[in-house]
Amino acid sequence: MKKVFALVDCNNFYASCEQVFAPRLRGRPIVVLSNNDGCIVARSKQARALGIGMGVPAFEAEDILKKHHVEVLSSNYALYADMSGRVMETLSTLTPRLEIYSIDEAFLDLTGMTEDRQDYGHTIRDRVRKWTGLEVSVGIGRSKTLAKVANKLAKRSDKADGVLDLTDSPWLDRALEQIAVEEVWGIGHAGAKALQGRGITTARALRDADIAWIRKRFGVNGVRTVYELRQMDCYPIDDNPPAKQGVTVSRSFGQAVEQLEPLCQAVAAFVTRAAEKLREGRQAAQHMTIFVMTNRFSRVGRYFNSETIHFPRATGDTGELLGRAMECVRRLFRQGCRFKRAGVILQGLVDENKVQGLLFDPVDRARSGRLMRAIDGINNRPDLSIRWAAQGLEQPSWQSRCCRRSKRYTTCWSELLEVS
DNA sequence: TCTGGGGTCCTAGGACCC
DNA sequence: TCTGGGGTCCTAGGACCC
Repeated sequence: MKKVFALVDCNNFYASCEQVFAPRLRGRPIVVLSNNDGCIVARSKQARALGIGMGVPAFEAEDILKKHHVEVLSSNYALYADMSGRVMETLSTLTPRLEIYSIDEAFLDLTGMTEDRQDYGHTIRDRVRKWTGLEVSVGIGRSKTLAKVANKLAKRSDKADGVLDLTDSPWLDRALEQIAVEEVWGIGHAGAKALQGRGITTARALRDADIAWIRKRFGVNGVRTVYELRQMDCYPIDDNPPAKQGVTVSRSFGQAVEQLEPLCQAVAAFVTRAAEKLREGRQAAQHMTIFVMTNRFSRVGRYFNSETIHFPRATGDTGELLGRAMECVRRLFRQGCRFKRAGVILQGLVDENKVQGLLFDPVDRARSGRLMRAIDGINNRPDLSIRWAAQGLEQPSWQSRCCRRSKRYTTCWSELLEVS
């Protein structure tokens, strides 16, 4: 049977989450900044209309933000993650096969559906709006790539009213002509340049491109993208995502760090968080990479270094990871460097119940497992938390900037929305 | 002065094996 | 002077996604 895919995507997701809980922000130009208040990562419709770019450093946009009294917010991932969960839960009531593709997007398998697809798209929109307060757009097509195309056009056209079905549509050629080649899912900056050099500037031209040349220049993924534009689905719905291959935690510092002590504390905080994420996925890691770096945009005094530890037995024990991580930081530290960022990468992840044991293991693994469960249990309670001494006790000097963050309305009892 | 963070997959090349 | 063929595994780097 020929497949049908829908892509449901939240409009201006981070900005919209903020507007749901702050009515005074609705209808206004607002932007949300990345971690450390660095770049603009989300814009409301009104901010977009002012010509404020995506991914632009906040300091570069300062003039335009001030001039138009744009509301500027730090990112609030606790809020966005919770709102994302609500959207996905809502969608799961509308389809048996749902692939959560990103924080604000999901693919739905509509193959074999007898209902009118356009109507169904509106049902999705109405229910998500009613249950979460968020607006979504729905694009429908014979492949994921075409569902993406349809979704883009659904957002762009007022007439579509947020839903566009390109399945067997007589307008498909016209639709593909309206999508620039760099907007096609899977075509990045480098690929777009090469295609444009060959005169391929629209999705339609890409669909009709010579497949042998595509194979040579872009490999198998390029071929898949072209086939998908030709209505042959190459990427199935994956509603049972495979286990993670790696866990990364890294942050830019609010202020440069020049001493060993705060650098150790920062890395300790990142390792602690990474280990928590690891255990949330019931996994253990075989390798750990610690990296430290100075400002990557600075011309002078640049330094990047990293070190990788291989564990003889995969571990998810925060204490064990921390001990080795602190040794790394001491070796990586350089006097006189202004560190701006550091992080940890855990790789070689395995199911925590299928870890290859050691014949002579110096660590009591059962005891370590009980300790981690106890710590995680305590930290999952809203009123309690315990931390590792390596993270330090004082307010950290390296903490990322986020002075304009809204409240965690949906995940923190002390920050509930107040109505007067 | 100020410039995010977390992922996945593919490919080429080297090391090593018989 | 001549110097095979086929395979696996690992890693680094690039490209892409949101």
